[in-house]
Amino acid sequence: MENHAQPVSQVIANQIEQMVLDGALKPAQKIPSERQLSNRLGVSRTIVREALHALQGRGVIKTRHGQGSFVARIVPEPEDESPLMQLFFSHSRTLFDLYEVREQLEGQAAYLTAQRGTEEDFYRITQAFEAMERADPLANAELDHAFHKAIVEASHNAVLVHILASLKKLLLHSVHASVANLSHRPQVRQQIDKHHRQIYHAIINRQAQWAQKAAAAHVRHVCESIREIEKQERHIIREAITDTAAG
Amino acid sequence: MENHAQPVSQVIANQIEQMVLDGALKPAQKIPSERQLSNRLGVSRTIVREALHALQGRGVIKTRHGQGSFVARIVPEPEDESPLMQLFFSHSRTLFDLYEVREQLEGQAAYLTAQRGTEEDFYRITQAFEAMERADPLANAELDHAFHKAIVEASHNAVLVHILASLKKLLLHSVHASVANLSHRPQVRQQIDKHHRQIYHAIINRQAQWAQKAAAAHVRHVCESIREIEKQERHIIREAITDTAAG
DNA sequence: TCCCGAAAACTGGTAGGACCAGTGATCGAT
DNA sequence: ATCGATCACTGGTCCTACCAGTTTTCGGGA
Repeated sequence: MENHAQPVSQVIANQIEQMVLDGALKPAQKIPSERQLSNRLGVSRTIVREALHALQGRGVIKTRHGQGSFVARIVPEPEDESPLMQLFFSHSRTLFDLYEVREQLEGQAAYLTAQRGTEEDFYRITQAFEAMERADPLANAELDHAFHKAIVEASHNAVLVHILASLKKLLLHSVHASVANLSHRPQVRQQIDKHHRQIYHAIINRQAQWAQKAAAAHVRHVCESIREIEKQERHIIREAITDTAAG
Repeated sequence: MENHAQPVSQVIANQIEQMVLDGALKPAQKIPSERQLSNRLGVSRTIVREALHALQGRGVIKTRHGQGSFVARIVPEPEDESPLMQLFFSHSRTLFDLYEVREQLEGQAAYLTAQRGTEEDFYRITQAFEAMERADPLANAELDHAFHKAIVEASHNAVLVHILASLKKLLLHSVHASVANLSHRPQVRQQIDKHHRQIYHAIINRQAQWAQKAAAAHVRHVCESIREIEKQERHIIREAITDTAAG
């Protein structure tokens, strides 16, 4: 006995929206193509498209021609090289502000994960962690991201997941934060690895307080390292200029 | 030379929404049928339907099978905040996730303010605090708002200010009723006032850790009070229903 | 004449096929 | 190994047909 009280397209839209709210669909994640959904759900592509348009109207998803549909970000799309972004990051001050906020939220994510993470969550985190440990030498930034992402997503707080995803995207867009630079400095890299191990073990041992502190300390350390590097660069530039002036 | 930068369905949706905002289409007014629009606009009915679904998602129109589509929204609504954020606020399940994040951020704001607040900042905070204390009886939500705002802005972290401003703005719109209710419960109100005093004194004495804990505890308390009220309301409703059934 | 009920003429909802238009990966030639 | 064309994806648009509600119409019976 199918209740045709509301159209199928609305049912589908609500279902998908619920999945986003529950965190089953992560921010910026690609959702199946219209034709795939059409097949799996046993409805026409027309209906799927109408559902997706409704979600688009609600701001839940973002559709790009030729690419697919993606879960929307909680902060409005940065718009490539928008003047706002330029302004935002022209002052490295706001970059550090971002890091300050991130420090707090990463800490909380670690705390919550240590508290409520399931065995499945821990399995995923362990995999990410071990992959990172194995590939240590070149220190792929991807793996670093994956590790933190696994932790955040295990916090079971959809809002936290969305906000941190947005923050990270903002940080990536910033020209300053070339994390690549960090990895090339041995002592910094070593400290980062140590932090990662601390965070990991605190979480799987469900030591929430510890996990929080370790995660916060980690972000703070990264931020301060960047600050340090910037200072050094400024110094080098100044020296170069004075050299030129002297010569 | 039509730029196909954005899909036709979106163009149509925006056009119709604009007409509603301009007042060309009045609330509850019936808009032309899909087939009529299809003919007049020179596009397929499919496209018209997709546009209408988008508008439906935005809450601009309401469609009834066999009757047509009607303008729904009376309030133009600026829509300046992240739509996804609004969604998180509208579902009570994720509302608590939101509070969890806010707890952390308010805590950090208090911490930073206690640490780096200037005398001017403290003056503003003091004014807000004393105004709130004086006007205690009716417990105006505005003053509460102003007090927290003063603290956050004194944190000297632009990102934090921005995020918390967005959160609070949405909070005012969503659980406005609940907040009003909170003030009317003596013991809750008393606890809130106590928290405010703790936060205030910790900040002006530059006890950052304390300020952080007090602010976080404050938000957590508010959140749990709302949770409690919701539970009570559910209980009342259930009783009413069983009463009806019994009668 | 008036009233009722069936039919017709609307309304939106669903289906499936065909094709266009971007995007990205694949693979072949250089 | 590099570059470029091709191909297999993605969403965007159109069409045609049909189903399912709602309203109007209109004809036959009282």
